[in-house]
Amino acid sequence: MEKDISQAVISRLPRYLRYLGDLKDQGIERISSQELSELMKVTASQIRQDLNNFGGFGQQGYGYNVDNLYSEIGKILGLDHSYNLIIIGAGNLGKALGNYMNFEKRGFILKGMFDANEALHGQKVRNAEIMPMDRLASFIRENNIDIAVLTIPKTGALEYVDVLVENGIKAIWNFAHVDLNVPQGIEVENVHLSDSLMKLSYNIARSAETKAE
Amino acid sequence: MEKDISQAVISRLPRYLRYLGDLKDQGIERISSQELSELMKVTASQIRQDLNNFGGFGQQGYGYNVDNLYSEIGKILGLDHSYNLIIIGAGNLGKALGNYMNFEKRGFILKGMFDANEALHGQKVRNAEIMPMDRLASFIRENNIDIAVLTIPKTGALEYVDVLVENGIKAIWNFAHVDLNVPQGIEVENVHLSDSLMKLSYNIARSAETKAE
DNA sequence: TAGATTGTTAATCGATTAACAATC
DNA sequence: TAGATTGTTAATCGATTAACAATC
Repeated sequence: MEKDISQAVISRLPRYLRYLGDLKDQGIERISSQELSELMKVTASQIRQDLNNFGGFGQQGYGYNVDNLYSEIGKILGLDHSYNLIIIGAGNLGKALGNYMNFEKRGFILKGMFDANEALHGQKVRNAEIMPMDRLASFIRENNIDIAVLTIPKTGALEYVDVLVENGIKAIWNFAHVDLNVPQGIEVENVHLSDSLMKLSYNIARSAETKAE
Repeated sequence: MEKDISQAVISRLPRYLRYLGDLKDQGIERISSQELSELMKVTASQIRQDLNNFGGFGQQGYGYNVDNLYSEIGKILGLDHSYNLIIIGAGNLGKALGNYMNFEKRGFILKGMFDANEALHGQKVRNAEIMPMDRLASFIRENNIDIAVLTIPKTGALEYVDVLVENGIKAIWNFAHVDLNVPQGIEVENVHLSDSLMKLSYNIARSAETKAE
């Protein structure tokens, strides 16, 4: 049994991937943990520790091969295969996410959208049709949907979680401002935008204080 | 000089606020750290430690007064006064955030939006007009803008950061997929949506592994 | 080979949890 | 007063950083 890797480490992987992608685009072939640490403003020690959770990707005296490390981290993050995705809630936020082509590039394929608002039914966001809520259950089963994105208000979110779980969804990307209760084995990633804004608000207030001292 | 409070603690405050708001709505007057801990699935010890960073809001033998604690946490988060805000980038995401009335309730007042796309100029998102980028600098100064929300691609984000800083913005809520370099004293809160999705992807892959074992 | 840099162990630091005296 | 629950100190746990032997 492998040891569990902490979510702190996982949270840093996408950032490594982003910097490595940039280096790749610049045609840079190799990088040492020291160089990367200066670029990313983290310690070289942390980079080496983080990577060694997954195996020895570097070479002593040389550093890391950018291409190789990029692809290894991609694999760790599960970006080497694709996921079918639906968006529940076709408001501005749902449409914004649906239109974001970069997700598709990473293997997150938008299969359909759902909304209670009849006026939206039949409209398309890229290749995905906006459908009524009563088609949700069968659509998930028939299209092997892996991920449901929740961009509806919290009452709606709570209403549909069970439907999602019962029909075999694997993960929920939750933008509703509520904590979801799901059975073990179903992954939930919360994006609580107002929490993030409040954090910013706190830091502004405190930064002002510090100046005043 | 007060000791610095860790961002880990700050990150939990909005969630406390949310639960206390719900309790308030249910008409509940008092709650103990024990009861709240069961509701929120954290330890009672953590709740008491977190709150005591800011002062003794409770009372021995009684617990915490819900109304009072709610308002105290709101104050800590700086929600007792208002911020002027602009959104740079009037695409789907910018519009979604602009239309989100709950931010206004919390004191984040949308004053204007900016976009390079001429077709959008003059359109309104609620009371805020979409303006061309060349009006950005003067608008910030004339309207005492505190927060800029960046919902534009990364090249644009990097292009306009200096303008924001030079004209006295206090904080940036950054949705662009890039790390911003700002002088000390300017707060940045990043919302890297694709990072969040990759984290979900990792957890799905790993959850599948665990099942297979 | 000599120099560079990793992989990994050990030391430190910080955050979380437990325990309990203070006190309402 | 007795019981309940906080505020706070002490203990534990985990994450980060430092150090260095291994090795390319």
